[in-house]
Amino acid sequence: MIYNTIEQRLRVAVTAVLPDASVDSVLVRPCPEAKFGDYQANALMGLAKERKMNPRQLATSVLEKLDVTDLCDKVDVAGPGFLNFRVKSAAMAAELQEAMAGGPLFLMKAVSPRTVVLDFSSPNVAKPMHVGHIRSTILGECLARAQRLLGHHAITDNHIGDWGTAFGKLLLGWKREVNREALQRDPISEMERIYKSINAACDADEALYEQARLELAKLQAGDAENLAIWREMIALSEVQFDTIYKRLGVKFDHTLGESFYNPRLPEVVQKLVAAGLAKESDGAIKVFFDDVPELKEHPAVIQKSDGAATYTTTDLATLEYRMATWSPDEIVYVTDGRQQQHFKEIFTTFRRWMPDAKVKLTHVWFGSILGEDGKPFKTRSGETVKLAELLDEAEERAFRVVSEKNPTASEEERKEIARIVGLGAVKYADMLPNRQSDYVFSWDKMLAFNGNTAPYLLYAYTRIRGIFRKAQEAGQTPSGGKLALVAPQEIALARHMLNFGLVLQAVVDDCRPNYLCNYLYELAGYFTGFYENCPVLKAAEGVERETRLALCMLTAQVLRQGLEVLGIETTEKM
RNA sequence: GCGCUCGUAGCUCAGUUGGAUAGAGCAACGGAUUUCUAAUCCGUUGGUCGUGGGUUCGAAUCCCGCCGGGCGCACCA
Repeated sequence: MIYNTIEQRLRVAVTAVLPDASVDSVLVRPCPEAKFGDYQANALMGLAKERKMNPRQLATSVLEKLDVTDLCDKVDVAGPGFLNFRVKSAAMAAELQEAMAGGPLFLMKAVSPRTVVLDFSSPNVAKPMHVGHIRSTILGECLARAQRLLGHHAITDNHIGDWGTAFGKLLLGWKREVNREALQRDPISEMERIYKSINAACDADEALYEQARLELAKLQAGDAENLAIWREMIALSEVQFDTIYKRLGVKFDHTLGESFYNPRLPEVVQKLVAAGLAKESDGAIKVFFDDVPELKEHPAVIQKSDGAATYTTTDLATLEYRMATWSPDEIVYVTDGRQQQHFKEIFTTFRRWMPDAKVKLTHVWFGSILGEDGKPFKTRSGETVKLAELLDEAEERAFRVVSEKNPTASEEERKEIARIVGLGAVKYADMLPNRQSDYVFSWDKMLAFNGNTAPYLLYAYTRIRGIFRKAQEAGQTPSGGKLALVAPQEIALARHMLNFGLVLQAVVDDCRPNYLCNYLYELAGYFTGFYENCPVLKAAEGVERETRLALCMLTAQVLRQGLEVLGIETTEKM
């Protein structure tokens, strides 16, 4: 480990005077209130409990031996046994100076990088992407970006739904009623129309349903005509996926859909049976979970009585493939919370199947998006909201606001600002709530300039950039000279910036981008306090101006970097 | 019925996993502008953290009961 942040150096210092404590067990974190100090070690409480010591006494004895005079003005024992560190402003200034000189932006790159596979988005072929895909897509992309920024190896894999029983109906419907003109004009809508039509027809007519099953069987047996139609449906869908991902700034390293694993499924079933993990029951093959209370009543079917596999089988095959191909340290699945039970089954089965595998399996689940009425988010006519249309509306609404606030800018410029603000607003609104809670989708809230929103943060960024445009005109650019933090607003801003890496680490550890959202909002708040009280170009000169220019520059960098992790672009002007 | 999950200010929500006096935004009211971009800022009002017990130095957070939402319980994915 390389300890290059203040908080890390404090951890090392405290650990050094604690016999047989590891650095990992001594957490130092930002103080809850600035008036107490800058950093706080409160893990001593836990250690005291383990050792049956009085926590205040332990803290006092640590303090007696502790040598942090190079970093701190003073260290206090407070409350029931916290150690509060007041960091020297010179030590903070030194950190800023290092970052100004091109050092890492208040974060540590991982010394031993982990390989993390992220499975997210997973849209279905022949169907439009809708709001239901946005959280998975945006959360997954953000987690991948955060992992990479911290130096880890993130592998993104889009497990698209390109196989399964729906294709029997789709093939039958396609053969009966495909409209080539409509298909050319808007392939997704035409395929959606076909599916809805044939689905209704199958519900009404048992014989048709049987025909659909035959079409599926033919596809699975490798029938040339059905394969060709199936491939065409995939190709048409991929055009849609690519368009949306490009708009959202999302990239996948791999797109290995369900069909990719199809040839492996019989073998997976065989292996599970051979290992004694699955057994025949009512003509099907199932995995039982008698020792897992919440799964006891629900064995997982891995082969239906008609011989076909299920998505449980596919997911197990996928897991096996990912282990063999990438040997990841962790696999993260980003899906709706309604699939919790499914993933519990998958993970439980996998652990029995490969008990020696050290991989961490994480189901990162999220809640639903609700309309203003508190019910699942739908259009006025009750349809699911299509993602492409949602993004269009975001840009249109942002364009109206940009045009109102900034009527003199060219239409082209306003369009570009509206694109960044509109898409940013949607993404930010999606990542701001705790992912496990449902949230109410509100255009007015996400596009507001007050409060914790993307437009607010983007505006804060443009204000800083405005200072630099002025500074450049006046020939006042940062020279890399010595810095000194004096005003309380300068110190508060600097202190908060130093915590950027800690927050990113928390985002990665808990898979919660909302920590980063709140951090950036607070950063903007501290910057505002600084901006209102500390003139940069007007009154300041010498070291004072140099320091303030550096604070502006670094705040802008952290804001831009943080927004980039969230998948949000920045703009120079609004 | 079983399981998962949630209940925090009038509204929408944070609360980094057990830490100090529970925080924002909106709404309401009162202020600040010939600006470093007012798409801004400052202030005031507002809470028995659903409820009753328990665990301990310490609970919104952990455990148990109850009340009330949401979701899941297919040989669909």
